[in-house]
Order: sequence, then C-alpha cells, then structure tokens
Amino acid sequence: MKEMPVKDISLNTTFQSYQKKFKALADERRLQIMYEITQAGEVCVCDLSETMDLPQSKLSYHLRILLDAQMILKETRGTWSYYTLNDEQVNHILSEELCCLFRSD
Amino acid sequence: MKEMPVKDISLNTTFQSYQKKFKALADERRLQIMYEITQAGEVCVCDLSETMDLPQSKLSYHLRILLDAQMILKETRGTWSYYTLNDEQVNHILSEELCCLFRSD
DNA sequence: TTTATTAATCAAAAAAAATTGATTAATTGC
DNA sequence: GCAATTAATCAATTTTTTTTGATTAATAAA
Repeated sequence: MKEMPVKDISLNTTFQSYQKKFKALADERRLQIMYEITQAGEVCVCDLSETMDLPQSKLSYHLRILLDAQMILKETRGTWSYYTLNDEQVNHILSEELCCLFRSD
Repeated sequence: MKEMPVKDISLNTTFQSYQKKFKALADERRLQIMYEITQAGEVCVCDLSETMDLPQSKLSYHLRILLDAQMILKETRGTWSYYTLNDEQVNHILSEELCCLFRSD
C-alpha cells in the first residue's frame, strides 16, 4: 500500500474540484452561454434557445454542467427556470481581466 | 446566409482560444503536473514520470496539451526536454488566489 | 378539462479525448 | 561503433463527452 502525505491528499482534493470547474469552462458554447447570461442579467432556457440558436435539450445539458460546477445559479418560477451568473465563484476562479468578459457593469 | 456583427465574431474567436486553455486546465493530472513544475522550477519528462508515477508516453501527451495551450514552456537541451510554467499566461487566466497554487515563492 | 408551453431527463448514436504499448529518432557515454 | 537513455509520435482501444430526438412532468392559458 502506498503512503501519501496529508498535504498531497488535500492538494489532490483541491485539484479535483478545480478540474470540474475548468471542465465546465472548457467549451466555447458554454462560455457564450455565460456571456449571454451576463448581458441579459437573467435568462430562461427558451430565451437562450432563441438567441443562441440551440435546441432546448442541448441547452439544458450545458446549463446543468455549468450549474454543477457552480458557475451559474438557477431559480425556478412557475414553469420557467431563470439562470444567473455565480459572480462569487467566477471571480474566485478567473483573473480580473477574464472576469470582465462576464461582468455587466 | 446568417449575418453576424463584427463584435460577436471577435468574441467568438476569444471564446475559442479560452476554450483551448480551459480544456488544458480541465484535468486533475495536468493540474498536478503544473504544480510539480512549479515546485521544481524546471522538470524533464523522466523526472515527472518518477514523481507522478506515470508512463512516459502519457506524460508526453499531457505535456503537449499544456504546451499547445501555452500554459507551459519547453526547452530542449541534448536528449532532455525541460518544461517550465508559463507564468505570464497562467497569471493572465487565473485569479490571484488560484495562481498561488502555481507560484514557487 | 383540454391544449400549449417550459424545461428536465433519458437512451442511443456520434464525436472527442485519453490510455496503452510499440516504434522512431536523437543524443550520450562507453 | 554500440548500447543505453530520453522523449516524441503513432495506431488501436477504451473512456468520456456531446448530440439527437423522444418522453415526462409541471405549470399556464383557453
């Protein structure tokens, strides 16, 4: 059995969680989705489906990946699901320069 | 034929280049490789192969992905290839907090 | 109640990425 | 020259991710 220092175990856990977030960001379409959400402030799937010209199921799939990685937030009102950017997380991960892409002000 | 504003075209190009960089970062093993490089300052494939317990071909593959995404730099001296972190690019992409993981001082 | 809208999920297929083991090429040391 | 070392690349396989079209469930509107 292989020994492993505590420091390395916690580092591995850290890398695992970042892997998930970077995977979510590692897609041109998902970056566009984040940008659209930033511009609109809040969007539902059907809005995105129009502006991005993508079928609903594809959007739901990509939104789920962004949601699981905590890059966006979801609030359901009635039949609609409204998505917003998770600014805190985005700022935590990305450089100042990059964050600007996903900032409305 | 679909029209597309100039702004959106250049944004798409931007997202494309970031997709590549995030893809490179979207792997636990590659993040570990970057960490090892940071710690050692400079490493060759055979060093990494030992410290990370990975076969040479696998390492060459992952190093190439990091290199293509410009997250690391390569310098060949004799039979050896020495890899270093591309601090400039890493700092450009990642938050202060995250960069610390890949900083030796 | 019936019909339409919204969006999540599912299963199958397609596409992309990673692993594996081997080959190749260049360099070093004897 | 010859053997050993280093590392890139290749082809085949495996694994993972994405796409696609359909189904489901919930809400809203007529």
